[in-house]
Amino acid sequence: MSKVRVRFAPSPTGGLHLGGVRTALYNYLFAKKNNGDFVLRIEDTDQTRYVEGAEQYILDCLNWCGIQPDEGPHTGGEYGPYRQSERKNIYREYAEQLVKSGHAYYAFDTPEEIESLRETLKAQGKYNVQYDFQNRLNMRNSLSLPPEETEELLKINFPHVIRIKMPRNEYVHFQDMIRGKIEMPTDGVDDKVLLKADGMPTYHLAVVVDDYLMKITHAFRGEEWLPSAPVHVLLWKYFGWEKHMPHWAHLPLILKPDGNGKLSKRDGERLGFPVFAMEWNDPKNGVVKGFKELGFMPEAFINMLALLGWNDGTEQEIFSLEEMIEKFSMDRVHSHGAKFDFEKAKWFNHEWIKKSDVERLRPDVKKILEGNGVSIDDEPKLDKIIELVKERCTLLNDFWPQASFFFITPTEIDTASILPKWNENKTQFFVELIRTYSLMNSWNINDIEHSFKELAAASRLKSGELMLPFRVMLVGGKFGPGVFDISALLGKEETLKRIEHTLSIMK
RNA sequence: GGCGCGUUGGUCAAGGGGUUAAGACGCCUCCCUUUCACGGAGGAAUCACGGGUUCGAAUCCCGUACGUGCUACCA
Repeated sequence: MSKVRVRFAPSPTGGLHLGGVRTALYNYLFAKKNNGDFVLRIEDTDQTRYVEGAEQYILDCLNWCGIQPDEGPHTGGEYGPYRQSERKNIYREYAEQLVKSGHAYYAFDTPEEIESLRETLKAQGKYNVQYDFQNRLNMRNSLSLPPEETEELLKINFPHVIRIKMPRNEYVHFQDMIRGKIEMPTDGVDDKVLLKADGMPTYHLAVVVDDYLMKITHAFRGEEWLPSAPVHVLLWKYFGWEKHMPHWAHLPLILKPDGNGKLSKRDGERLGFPVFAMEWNDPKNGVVKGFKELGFMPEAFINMLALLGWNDGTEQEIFSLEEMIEKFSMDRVHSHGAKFDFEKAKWFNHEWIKKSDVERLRPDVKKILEGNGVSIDDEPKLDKIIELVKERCTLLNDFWPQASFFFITPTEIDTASILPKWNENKTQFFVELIRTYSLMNSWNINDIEHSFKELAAASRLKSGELMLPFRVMLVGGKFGPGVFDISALLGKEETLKRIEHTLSIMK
């Protein structure tokens, strides 16, 4: 059994969306589970769609997700180059080999001619508007033209493509690791272009040539490739590489939450959630935020993604990368698409924040605070704050609204929520509280709480009724961890300052 | 239109001939907490529909409906 080798082969045409990352992830999990190699191959054969920076961006995303390729354009490896544009010269000979063996042919039709073919067919009311066995002999190609003419056209370098000659009335069988046996009629597929007029291969030629040359053993890709799978299987056969053909698996699609269609790059804005892993700065359309910028932890992001279409059969939902590698298996991947649910995605993140320790969270939280103009000089204090606040944070970015009051004295005090039950006795209590606290020479949770309650009892007030006002004074609103925890961390001076401030505006 | 793939609560899903049809998210009620959150208890599907096969079907078969993908010199 040869070493397992899989590849993730994105086109550098824009941001990497959920489906793309999940495909990469499943490839990675499968490879690592089987001690195999995870190859990154850049499929940049369409120069018209090439987008500057997209390749580096893909790499950054994989890196953020923690699924680095073992081989690829930036990592190197013995099967390079890993960019198809840099492999341009190797495809032509393979395409020509197919022409020689009679499985492909030269086609000289101009785009206009093909367009008119379509029009004609449509006008005739034909349903299958394709370049295929039914009409290829009416077109300009090496099958319909006399050999000399083909020769001549090739000699003068007349623009041409090489098309596969799809067999008529045959069935292609292959095994899909998710769907089992698949049988598809060849008639439904047109004579796909293999080599374009510009000399670049299309996906169809490039995948099989590269998968063969790169010794790929398992080919996992989106379900949208299923209809053209017969082309690929046939190609493996025509090249005589059948025994090396990879095992296929066609991954289910990730669908829009509101039905109709697979999740696309545009849905993010429309529905108010990100579809990209990381912020993508599109040269044309501007900046689009990603899961990372929204405050997702990569651990949660890939965990959520993996569970969208796979589970290990138990009730477990939270998995680390290592656990997923251990538990992953392709036959537990679903054969049907799943609607993306942003609420559930956030739940995964919340779970990860709760289970992460301070060491893991500290750098991220620090960055967020610094991004809001707060510099951290007291790390032990920061750690306590993180511990106190993390279960209230669904996204990492929530650390700011949840903890900012520890660093910045709140300017907006939600007095409206305490005013209705406010009275002179309470004012008196807090005036007394200031005096009591001023005299304390230790400042810890127990003492703060004890003094508070003692004074409340002495004032014949319920301490419960006083805690909300106290909280609002310290925090600015009705949220946050225990009041006494907050006060202890804030320090005596700051606590007194905040009580005084609120008292002054309550007058 | 053709061809392919799919269909268990609003969503993600377990379950693959005999189960009270797991669990999670979200929602609702309650408890805990005189904040928010966490945590805890509880509530709501008869498995798209119609036919078979079978003593027995969510589970097997066939149709229909619906969804979704492909139908480019894009991937």
